[in-house]
Amino acid sequence: MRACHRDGSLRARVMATNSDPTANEASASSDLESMMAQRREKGAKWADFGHAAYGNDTGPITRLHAVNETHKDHDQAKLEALAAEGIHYVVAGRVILKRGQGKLQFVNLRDGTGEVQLFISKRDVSETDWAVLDLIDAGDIVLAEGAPMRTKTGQLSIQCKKLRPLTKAVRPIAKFETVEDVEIRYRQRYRDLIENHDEVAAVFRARSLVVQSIRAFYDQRGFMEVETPMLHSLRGGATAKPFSTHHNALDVNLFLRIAPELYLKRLVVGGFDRVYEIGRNFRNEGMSVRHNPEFTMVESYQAYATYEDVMAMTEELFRFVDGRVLERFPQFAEGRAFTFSRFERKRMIDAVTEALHGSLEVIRLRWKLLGGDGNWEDAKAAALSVHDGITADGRAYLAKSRTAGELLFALYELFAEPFLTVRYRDGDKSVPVFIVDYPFDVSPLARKKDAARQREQYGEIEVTLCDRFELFVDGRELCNAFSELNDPDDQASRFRAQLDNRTRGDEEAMDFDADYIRALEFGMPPAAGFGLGVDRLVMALTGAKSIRDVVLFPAMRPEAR
RNA sequence: GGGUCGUUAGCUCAAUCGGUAGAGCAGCGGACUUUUAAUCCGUUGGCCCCGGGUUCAAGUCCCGGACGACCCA
Repeated sequence: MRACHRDGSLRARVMATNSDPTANEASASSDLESMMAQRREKGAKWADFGHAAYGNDTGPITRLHAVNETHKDHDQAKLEALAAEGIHYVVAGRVILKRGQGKLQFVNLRDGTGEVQLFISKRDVSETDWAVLDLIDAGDIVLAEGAPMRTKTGQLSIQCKKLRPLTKAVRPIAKFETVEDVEIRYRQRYRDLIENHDEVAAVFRARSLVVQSIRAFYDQRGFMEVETPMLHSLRGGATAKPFSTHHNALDVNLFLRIAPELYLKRLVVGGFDRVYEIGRNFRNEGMSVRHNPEFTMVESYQAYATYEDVMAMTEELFRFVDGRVLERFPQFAEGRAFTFSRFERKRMIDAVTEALHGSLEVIRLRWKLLGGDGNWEDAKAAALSVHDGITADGRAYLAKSRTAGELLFALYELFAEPFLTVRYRDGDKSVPVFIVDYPFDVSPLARKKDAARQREQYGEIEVTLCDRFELFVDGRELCNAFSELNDPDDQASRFRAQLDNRTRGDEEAMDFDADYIRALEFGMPPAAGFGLGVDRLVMALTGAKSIRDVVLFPAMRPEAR
C-alpha cells in the first residue's frame, strides 16, 4: 500500500503530480538547473492551494525576538494556560531547516531578529496546509500562525495552526556547511548572510552598532553632524590619488572626495565650532586586506581644543564604542591580541630612538637628530649605514628623504611602526599607542608646534614638529589628529609646496585651494581635528582579518561572464 | 604592477605515475506524531573555470586567458 493513498486526497494530489514520469525525470536529477526547475514547479503548485508563488499582504506579524523574549521563562504549563487564554502569534520568516517525522514536522524559521521553531502536527492544521508543507523547501519564506508551546525537550516552539507560503526560493541554500568560497561570500553577500548567518550577521550588526555609538558619543558632547560634498573640484584634505568623474551639465571634471577635512574646517570658520561627519571617502589606490577603494571615516573638528584634548577624547571614544559592542557581542572579546586597559603615548622621536637602541650608528644619529653637531645630510648617511634589518627598498626609501623631518618619519616607519605591538604591551596583550608630534614636513595641514614650546619639550633639534598624533591599535593605524593650522599665509605656502611636489611627479599631492585660504582669512578659531577609519576600527573590534569581511559589498572586479 | 597558490556535484572536499571522476552533506522516493544538522531503507546528480597544445589516452602535462586568495610594491 502506498502511503499517499491512505493519506487523503490533497496529499495524494501532490504525490500524484510528483510521480508523473516526466516530472520524476526532473526531480531525480540534482544539478543546479534541475534543482531550480524542481523548486519552480513546487512554487507553481502553491496556486493549487490558493497561494501565490510571491504572495503579499501579510498583515501585522510578530518578530521572532519578541516571541522568544516574552516566553523565555515560561514552562509548558504556563504556555498552555496562555494558549487557553487565546495568546497566539502570526510570524514570518525564512525556512532554515525542515525536519520531517511523518505526521509531525519541525521547521526552523528565521527573521531579522531571531529564530523560532514551528511545531507542525497533522492534527493541528488543515488538510490543505498539510499538503502545502510538502511544497515548502528550506530557503522559502513563509507565514505561520499558532500559539507558543514547549516540546518534550523543552524547546520553545510555535504550535502551528495555519501555514501560508509567501516567497519561493528557486535557488537552493547550502545547509550545515560553512561557505568558504570568497567569491560567493563577497559577491553574493545575501547568500553569505543566509548560509553563514550567525557569524557574518554578527559582524555587520556590530558595525552598525559602532557607527551608532560614534554618533551617540559625539551627540552627547555637543557636536553637530553635517554632510559635506563628496564631489570635489580640487584634491585636498589628504595625500592620495582620487577617482575622477565628470558633471555633464556644468561640463566640469570632478573628483570623488579623498577627505572631507577642508569643508569641515570651513564650517568651523562659519561658527559651527563642533562638527563631525561620518561618510565615505574614495582613494584610487591599490587594494589589500586593509584597503578598499571606498571606505568610511569619521572626522570631527572642535574649536578651542588642542590635539591633547582630542587624545583624551579618543581614549574615551574607543572605550565607549568597544564597551557598547562587547555588551551585545561578547564573543568578539575572545582571542583579542590587544586591550584598552591603558593607552601608551609616545613621542615619535622617542619611538625611533627606543626602536634603534643598541646601535652605535644610531646613537650617533639620534644625537644629531636631537641637536648634536652635524646636519641632516650626515644624519641620513648615518641612518643608511644601519644596514641590519633594512631591505634595499627600505634603504631607498630612507635615501629619498630630503629633510630631517622626512628622515625622522622614514626611520619611524621602518624601525618603530612595525614593532608597536611587540614593544608596547600590558601583560599578554598589546596596548594602543598614540604616536605624538609628527614632523612638519609630512603634515601639510597640521599646526606647527610653537617654537618656544618645542624648545621646552625637545631642546634644540633640527626637526620642526607639529601638534599631531596618530593612534595605532593592534599595530594598525586607526586615527590621525592634530591641532589645526589656521594661519592663512602658512597654509598658502604649504599648498604651494604641494604644487611643487606635484611638479616633481607626486600624484598624491594636493591642489591649491584658494577658497579655503579665503575662509581662513576670515579667521578660524584655534581648533583640533580628528579622523578615524571606521572599517579598520570594526576590523579591530570584531577580529576580522580582511577589510572585505567588514564591508558588505567590497570592491571586486566584474564577475566573469 | 610583480611573485606564489587556487578554481572538480547545490555546499565542503578527494582523485596515486597521464589510464572508466568519487565521498559526506543537500536533493529525490519510501517509513516514521516531540525532533534539535532526527533516524532508517533506496536513489539521482559532472561544461573537472575558459581556449589552445602534447599524447593511443588529459581533471592530471605544456601555453594563453578569466576570476580569486596570499605575499611584495
